[in-house]
Amino acid sequence: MSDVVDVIVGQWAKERPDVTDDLWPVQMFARIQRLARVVDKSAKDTAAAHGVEHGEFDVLTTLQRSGPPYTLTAGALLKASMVTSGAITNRIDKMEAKGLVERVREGTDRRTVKIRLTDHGHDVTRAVFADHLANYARLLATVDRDLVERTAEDLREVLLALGDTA
Amino acid sequence: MSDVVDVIVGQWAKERPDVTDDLWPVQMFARIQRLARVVDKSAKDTAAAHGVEHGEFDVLTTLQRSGPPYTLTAGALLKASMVTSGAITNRIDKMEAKGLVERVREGTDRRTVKIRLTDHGHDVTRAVFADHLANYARLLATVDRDLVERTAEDLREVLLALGDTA
DNA sequence: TGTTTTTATCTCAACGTTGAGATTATCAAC
DNA sequence: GTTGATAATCTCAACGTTGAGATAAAAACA
Repeated sequence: MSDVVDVIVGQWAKERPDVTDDLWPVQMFARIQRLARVVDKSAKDTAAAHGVEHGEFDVLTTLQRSGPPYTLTAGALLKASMVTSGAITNRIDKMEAKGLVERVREGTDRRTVKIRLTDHGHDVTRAVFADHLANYARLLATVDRDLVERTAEDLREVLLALGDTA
Repeated sequence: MSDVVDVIVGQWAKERPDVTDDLWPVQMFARIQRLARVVDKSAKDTAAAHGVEHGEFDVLTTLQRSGPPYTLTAGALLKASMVTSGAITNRIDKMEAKGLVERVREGTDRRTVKIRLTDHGHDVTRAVFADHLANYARLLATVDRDLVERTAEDLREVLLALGDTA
C-alpha cells in the first residue's frame, strides 16, 4: 500500500527521472518530517489545554526528568531543547511570570543562571505529562506495538550513525 | 549503544518509575522529533543559500513535481504543505514578488487562485533541489543504506496505520 | 428567484523563534 | 595584574506562522 510519500516520490520519478537514484533519502526524511508535523501539532494541543506553550512544556519536562534539585542552567536547557538562546530567555521569562520556574543566581560562576522548577511547576508538569503520554498512546492506538518498537530501534541506529550521542 | 533518547527515557524511568510502562511511544516520537529538527535545520540552510525560505522551497517543489502545467490552487498547496491559509498567502505574496510564481485567476470558479511556476521559478527549483538532494546524501554518508531503507519502510507502515493516505 | 450554507482565499494582529550584537563574567597567557 | 580570549546570558528587530475573522463566489435548498 502507498502512503503520501510514495505518491510524492512517484511524482518526482515521472517529472524528474534524472534524479530517481537520489530519492532514497527522501523516502525516510519526508516521512520523518510528516510524522513530526502530526505529532508536534498534537502535542501542542495537549500542552495548550493546560495553558502551557509547546516550548514551555519542553522546559518543564527537561527540568523534571533531570531529578533533584530540578535545576538546570539556561545553557543546559538551550542544548536540550535545540533552540537558540533568545528562545530560552523568552521561555523562562514567561514561565517565571506564570510561577512555573524561578531564576536562581548563585554559585561561583556569576554568568550562569540556574532555572529551578517550582512546586507549582512540578504539579503542572505532572498533569501535562500524564495527558501527553495518554495522547501518545491514543495516537498509536491503531498501530502495531512491535512496529513502533522496531521503528524506534531503527531510528536510534540512524541517530547514532549521525553522531547524536549524549 | 545509547543515543540521547535512551538517556531521556532512562531519566524518566528513574524520576517517574510510575510511568515507565507508558514510555514506549516516546522512544519513537522523540527520535522522530529530534531527526526532524536536524534535517529541517539543514534543509533550511540549503534553501537559504539560494535566497529561498524553507516554506517557499516547499511550494516550489510541490509545484514542480506536480508536472505540467506546473499549476496548483492555493488550497492544494495548503494541504500539501500542512500549514494554514495565512502561511500560504504570505508565501505566495513573497514568491510572486521574487518572480518565482504567478497568480492566475481564470477558469469557471472565480474564488480559486491558481499558482503557476514561472520559468525563473523552474530554474531556481532545479538548482535548490539538486543541492537539497546532495545535502541529504551528505547527511546520510555515514549511515548504512539498508538501515535507511528499512527505516523508511517502517515509517511508511506507521503513517499508513495512522491513516496518512493520499 | 431568493435565501442559506459551504467553499476558497485573503487580512491582520498576536505569538514564538531566529540571529546578530551587547553585556558581563571567567579563564589563559604573559 | 593587565590584556585578550572565551563563555553565559540577555536584548531586540525581523521574520514566518497561526488562527480567527472578513470577503466574495459558488452550491444547495426552498
